[in-house]
Amino acid sequence: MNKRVRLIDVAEAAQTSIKTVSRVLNNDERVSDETRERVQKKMNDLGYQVDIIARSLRTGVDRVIGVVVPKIGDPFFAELVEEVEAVANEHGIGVIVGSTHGELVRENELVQGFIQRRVTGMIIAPQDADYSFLKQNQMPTVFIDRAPEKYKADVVRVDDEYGAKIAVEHLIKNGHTRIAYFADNLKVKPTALRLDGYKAALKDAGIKLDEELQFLNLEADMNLDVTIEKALKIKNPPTAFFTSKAEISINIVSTMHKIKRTDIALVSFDDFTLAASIQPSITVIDHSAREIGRVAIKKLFEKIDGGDFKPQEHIIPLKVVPRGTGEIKVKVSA
Amino acid sequence: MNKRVRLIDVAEAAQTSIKTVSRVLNNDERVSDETRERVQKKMNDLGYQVDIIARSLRTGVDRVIGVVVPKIGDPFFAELVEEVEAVANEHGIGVIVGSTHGELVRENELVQGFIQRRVTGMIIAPQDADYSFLKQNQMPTVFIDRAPEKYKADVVRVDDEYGAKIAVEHLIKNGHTRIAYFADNLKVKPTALRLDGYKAALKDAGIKLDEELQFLNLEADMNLDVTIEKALKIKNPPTAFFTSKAEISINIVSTMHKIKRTDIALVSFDDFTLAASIQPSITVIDHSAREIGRVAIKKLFEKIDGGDFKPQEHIIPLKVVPRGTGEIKVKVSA
DNA sequence: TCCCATTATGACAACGATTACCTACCTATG
DNA sequence: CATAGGTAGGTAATCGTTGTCATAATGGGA
Repeated sequence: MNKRVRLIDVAEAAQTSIKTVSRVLNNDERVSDETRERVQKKMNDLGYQVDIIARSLRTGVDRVIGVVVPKIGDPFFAELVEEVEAVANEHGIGVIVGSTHGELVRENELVQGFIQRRVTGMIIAPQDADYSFLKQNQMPTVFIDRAPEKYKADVVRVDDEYGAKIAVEHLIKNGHTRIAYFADNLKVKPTALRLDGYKAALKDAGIKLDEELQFLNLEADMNLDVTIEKALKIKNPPTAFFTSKAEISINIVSTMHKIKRTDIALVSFDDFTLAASIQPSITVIDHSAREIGRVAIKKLFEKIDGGDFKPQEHIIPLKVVPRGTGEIKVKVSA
Repeated sequence: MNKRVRLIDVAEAAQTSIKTVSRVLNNDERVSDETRERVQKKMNDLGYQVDIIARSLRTGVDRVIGVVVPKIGDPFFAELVEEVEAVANEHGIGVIVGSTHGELVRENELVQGFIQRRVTGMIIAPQDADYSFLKQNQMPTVFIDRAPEKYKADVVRVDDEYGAKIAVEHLIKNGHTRIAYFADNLKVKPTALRLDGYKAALKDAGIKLDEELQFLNLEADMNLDVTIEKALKIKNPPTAFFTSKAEISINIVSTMHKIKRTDIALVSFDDFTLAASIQPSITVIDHSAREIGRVAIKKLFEKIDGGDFKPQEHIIPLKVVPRGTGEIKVKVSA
């Protein structure tokens, strides 16, 4: 294929040195207007393009930030990445993404790979708690969603326990006392915290905890028909559902519509497309991916060009977005 | 910060040459087991990690593929990227993404940036038609969604016209003759093709085209209340809607639920979450992001390691996924 | 015994940019 | 007139790895 045009090629053409061309490229003052113009013309003529890799090697950093998420196809993380990318772009920095799919090995590989690449910084939604392999201050890093253990770092997250608590309180306020909780994998810290919030709300209201109402460790893509059927068949059945995340909520909405049980109140931890539009519409705890992304990338840039700050935790405030399913046993017709 | 461990550091520790260490690193046969073991031990002890940038400079390629999409936050592209990433990952290759947000300048910057970075390959969903700036065969590239003009390249896309045609035919088969079309920006090629398909289906069925039923160049995030109201108020109102893409469909579903008009049939070009679950559920033309992604990355790797094939067009087959709203004026209760 | 082939290893250049340092040259000032 | 200081530009080292080519040691066959 066509050979690359290098600085030296431009230098020869412009009858000057490689260094002067480099100066022009980097907008160094120390070049006379005349020379600058001549060099620039030649650059255009030859179609010169910097070699980013060579530059990165010399300068010691690759102008890219590495983002690690469980699943880029998940709209939550996709939006988060979009926000990160938008801000990074303003700084002339690219974004390289990797999905762990919940595999710890993969997560480690990704992070190691970013280090090997000398990325400018990292944003990580960790599954794995143990980040002790990362040397403190080795690389500007911001964690999202949950903090790693054994490593001091900036974290941007929502207050999961509080969010779950106000969600359940919302239901209690609307007269519900039999509230079932549908959660994904409890090994994931935020999910565990949400369960705590659920319990706390019930306890505060003096409602006795009923293990029969807790459906834990569900898979997001699992068929919940049987689970839900079971839930609705217990002696004193629930009048409201609380779900730990969007995928589960969607799954449940789907099933409920199928079995024509739209009389159950539902509050979802995440918001999701159409949650507001469907009948009955779903009350959610607003959990903005974009805001988390925005704060995370902002913090990351502070670390990158501001030097080292001491690690902080940033809690994104949560609130209930009430939407019609708060009230008890309202039969809504579509 | 801590100095990086280099090949030469390992070489010194293992009392051998830098080249031998490099051989061990790259699993070169030409190293005695004894030496290999000694070197490997030192690598571990010192915590050696390759410098990917230096390697890329030397080898001439960065083991990363560049993906350009209009909007990574769009679930369609997010899923596509997830699929691409999964396959790339198997090859030990990373994914760097950029969103154009419909800006041609940004699109060009992204592509140029990837070239400057010597990426292994590119997957591009182009907005801009003119890719003449790319030298033929300069870089393994696969286009998705639409072909660029002035550049011969592999393209993976769906047959937009055909998809729209079968969508409308589905409605016609179910007795509809007044079918409104809601479309996004017609300057985008696929959208224009879908309009062609809509027209073709009506023509084939001998139904006269009515401009009053065409609502074109809508913005995805626009409030469609007024538009829909207008649509339903014309003298001979539509009994069915056909939409050009998921965002618009979602928007419409939202409005229809709000105004309690669930008697209108709706067929959507894209599938979307909950399309199957809501009442009435929405018939869609299946347009799998994942499949497009999978085919695109597969083709890309064929180009990368297979050498140069002549550019081909890959059309992903489309089909109607019928879901309850085909029949005319069925009032569905939730 | 000698020579060629094979194996294990090493020295050195190259990839394309930036950085540290050096050299002219010109001007201003005592 | 001599010297200091500023300006424009150049030379060579460097970043960490891999490719080319050379070399030493070993073994087998003639």
